[in-house]
Amino acid sequence: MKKGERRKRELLQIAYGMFVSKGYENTSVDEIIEAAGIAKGTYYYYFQSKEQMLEEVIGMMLEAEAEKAEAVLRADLSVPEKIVGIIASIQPEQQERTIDEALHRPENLLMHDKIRGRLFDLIVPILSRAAEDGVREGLFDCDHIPERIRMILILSSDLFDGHNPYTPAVIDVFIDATEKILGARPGTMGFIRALVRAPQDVQ
Amino acid sequence: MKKGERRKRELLQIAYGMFVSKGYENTSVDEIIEAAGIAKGTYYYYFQSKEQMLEEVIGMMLEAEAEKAEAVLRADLSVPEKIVGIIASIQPEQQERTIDEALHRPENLLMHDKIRGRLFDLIVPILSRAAEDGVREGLFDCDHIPERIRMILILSSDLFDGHNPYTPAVIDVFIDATEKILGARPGTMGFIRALVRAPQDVQ
DNA sequence: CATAAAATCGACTGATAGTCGAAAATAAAC
DNA sequence: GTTTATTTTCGACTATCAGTCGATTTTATG
Repeated sequence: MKKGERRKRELLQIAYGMFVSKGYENTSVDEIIEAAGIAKGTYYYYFQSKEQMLEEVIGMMLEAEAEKAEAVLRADLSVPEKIVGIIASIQPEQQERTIDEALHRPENLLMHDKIRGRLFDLIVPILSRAAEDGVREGLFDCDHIPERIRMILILSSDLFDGHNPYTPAVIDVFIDATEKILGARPGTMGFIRALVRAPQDVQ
Repeated sequence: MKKGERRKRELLQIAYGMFVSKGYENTSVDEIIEAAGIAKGTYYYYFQSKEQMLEEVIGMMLEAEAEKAEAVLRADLSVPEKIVGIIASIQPEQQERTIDEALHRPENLLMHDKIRGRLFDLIVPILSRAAEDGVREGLFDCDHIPERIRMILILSSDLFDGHNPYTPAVIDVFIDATEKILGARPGTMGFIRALVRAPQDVQ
């Protein structure tokens, strides 16, 4: 009963590494089982399909990030600090940067899309709670917080996606849009600049 | 010299129909060549790969829509009418509704993404010119028009995508966001409601 | 020890995109 | 009109892949 769980986790870990380094579409089941040293049948004893395995790999990836984000929400920080912290917590770490690159390769569209959707469902409620604090404090002035947060995430994921390089004008307009969507005073969301510029400076 | 072009067009037409009705990923090269009555080698004489053929099919699809949109831009209409018209011109027609459905199926992510990208590059400049008229008329008040137009398109394509049903609140917030992104007076963009609701009523 | 359940094996299937060298059709040159 | 080049067509073949299945081994249970 326990051995199965361990084996499954081991397979997920191996697949995770391979998906990240070679891409999901470019990693064959045959390669996974070879790396794991198991037979085809064993693989399909644990996973119904390659795609179902991908779902589990993604779930594993997001679990940790969700916890980090919740911790930031509970911490004793100002609203802007919380927002920065939550977004930073879902940003790929240095060591995980290859994931990010991998995700933006065209052959990983499916994986990218799945992660994006699930990350949004995970992060929208958390960010919304931070934004609600902001409304109470008079920092923001708007209704329908989750819908607005979601829009901001949609924009940022598309604009700062890595595959289309963004100009300073795009950042300016994005900050302006963010402030207006949330009903914040001009300049309030300037801290976004730090979040957005950093990743590009690295490479 | 001419015969080749005709054959290629014929193949693109056949593939277009099959991609639309069955989806790109679910249409095999074998099926295409069977429908066309040609051999494998002939297919690869005209196309380097299946994906390269997809690019050409998409190009064919978008050509017509670009012309329609440009015609609307040149027409003698008010700025809001032009915007509605341009967006309507890139909306799938009744007969082409299956394309739209096909595109939103998960197995067609690649095709969806490719079309989206190329449609944006096509439509952003056209819509921007209409929006610039709007600025001149005092309807809108903002800089960096193309960037702002692009953001609005990003939002709409994600929100009203078919696969996640949108609530009235989403529409309200989207309209609000659109007005604020363009610096328009409240109510100015209410006409969006007609564009957004219509497609859903159909089904 | 015997029996049931969980885990592993690997040969096999069916489908796929893409290759290749030969053959046929067409055009150009003489 | 015949020969030579070029374009077009052919289809058998390869390689790769996800997924199946019945047999076999390992582990737990009574």
